[in-house]
Amino acid sequence: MVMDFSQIRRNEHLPARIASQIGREISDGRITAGEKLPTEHILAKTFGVSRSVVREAIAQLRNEGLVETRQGVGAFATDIEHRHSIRIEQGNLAHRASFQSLFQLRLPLEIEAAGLAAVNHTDEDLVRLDEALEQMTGGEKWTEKGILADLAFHRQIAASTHNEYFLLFIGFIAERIHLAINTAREAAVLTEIVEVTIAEHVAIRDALASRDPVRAREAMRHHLHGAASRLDLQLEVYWGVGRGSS
Amino acid sequence: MVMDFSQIRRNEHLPARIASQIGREISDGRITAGEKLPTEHILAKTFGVSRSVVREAIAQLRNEGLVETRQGVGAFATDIEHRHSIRIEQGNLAHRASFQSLFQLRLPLEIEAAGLAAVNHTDEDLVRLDEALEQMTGGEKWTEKGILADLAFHRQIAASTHNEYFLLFIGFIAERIHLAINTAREAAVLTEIVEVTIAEHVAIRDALASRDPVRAREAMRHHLHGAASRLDLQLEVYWGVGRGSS
DNA sequence: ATTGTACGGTTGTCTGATAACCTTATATGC
DNA sequence: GCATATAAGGTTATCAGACAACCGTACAAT
Repeated sequence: MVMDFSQIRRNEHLPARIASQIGREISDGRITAGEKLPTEHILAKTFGVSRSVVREAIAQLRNEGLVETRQGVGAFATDIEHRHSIRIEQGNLAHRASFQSLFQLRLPLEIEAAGLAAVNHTDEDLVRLDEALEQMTGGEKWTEKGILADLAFHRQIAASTHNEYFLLFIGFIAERIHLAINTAREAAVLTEIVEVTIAEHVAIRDALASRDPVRAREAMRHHLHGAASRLDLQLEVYWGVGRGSS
Repeated sequence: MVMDFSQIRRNEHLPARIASQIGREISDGRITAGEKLPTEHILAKTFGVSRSVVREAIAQLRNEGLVETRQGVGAFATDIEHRHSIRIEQGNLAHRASFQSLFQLRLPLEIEAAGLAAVNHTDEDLVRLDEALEQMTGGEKWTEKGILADLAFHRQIAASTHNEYFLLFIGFIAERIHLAINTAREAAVLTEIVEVTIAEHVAIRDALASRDPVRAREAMRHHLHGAASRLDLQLEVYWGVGRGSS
């Protein structure tokens, strides 16, 4: 029997709070692109903290690409298109619409990756793929470990493209999606359909091994659409018949 | 007083270099996941900088999700798959192979986006698309402004999907690619083929307006492959004939 | 065995100072 | 008059040292 003290609001990292506050000023347009921010001294006075905290906050914004600093001049808000990092707040994915959108983005990426992997994979890639499959089939079926194995499977396919960016982006997106599913904990119904999932994975693996990109793409598409419907997602669908993207 | 040049060369942004150095220690596995980093004092001594710089470096790693810090305890390396932001160093794209890889990632994303935009765009989206087109055709042909208009065109297509993540990712990738092209400055030859590019853009726009996702996908694919060959890129190609991804 | 407490270590924040750098204005030389 | 050199002031970058907040552990007290 545990009391729920989860609503206690911990003191949460001063610089982060100030950074998000300044960031909101920029996002909401109260500070337009190219405009100079107040000096660190003034910001420190304004927020009632020391300059160190302000500096750390600005450093965070700089890392996210929202501002640029020039020594001896000041800090400037940059254009949104200018930022050199992508970040997704996990909280956003709690909304179903946002979750669907990310899943829809995942579709073309993974399908294309399957096609590329069919062409580019090495024998070693296949071995690793089989290892991930084994971890799913053997032992605990859909525990934490099974989910990790599922993630590893998709990551390994991305890696088999031998295109660093496919691995980077797919790994990132798949991780976010799996995390969102995990926190939502609708996993209760998932235990019974794990067999289907495994079968679909095997189909993808076999298509890869045969070095048939069309079959690999089709298998991945089938798998993802199956996963989507299992999650009760309604994805944009059009019944076009087009060639593969390459 | 001791002269000591064996430490860190201070040409540009000290914390960033130290952050990447520590980050490499983690990525290369010299510091395994969950392991505790040296204390800030020790790190400061090790790198020959002040604690402020080390703190800023660790703050950066924390933003990238590579480490977690607990007050009174220390900083700990986290799992790689745990990071909640994607970043691409612009320097990487100077290598042709890396540039090609990113362009290849762009293909399925933009093609899918064209198909979705054909279905989901509003009248207002079309107006904005035409504005971007006008900026390309009118006035200066392939100056800085023309390139920006090209970027705006592709961003507007992504926006027309009304899927926030397509806009986020495509905008990010297209920006990186355009920046890399810009710095490479092979733009000399581009002036003469701008007419072709504009024609391809118009074709995409018309396909969108007709709300025909298949035609839109095909037009985008044709455009991107044309752009790739103009940049002398050799993309992975397989002649599969598959259905659209949705 | 549980609770209370003191202690050392670590990160978080503050304060003040110095160095490096940029912009602008002024002075200087031609 | 004009271009260049120099000085001045402001801003960020870095440094140094201190204290506060917090954690884990060891040990004493009950």
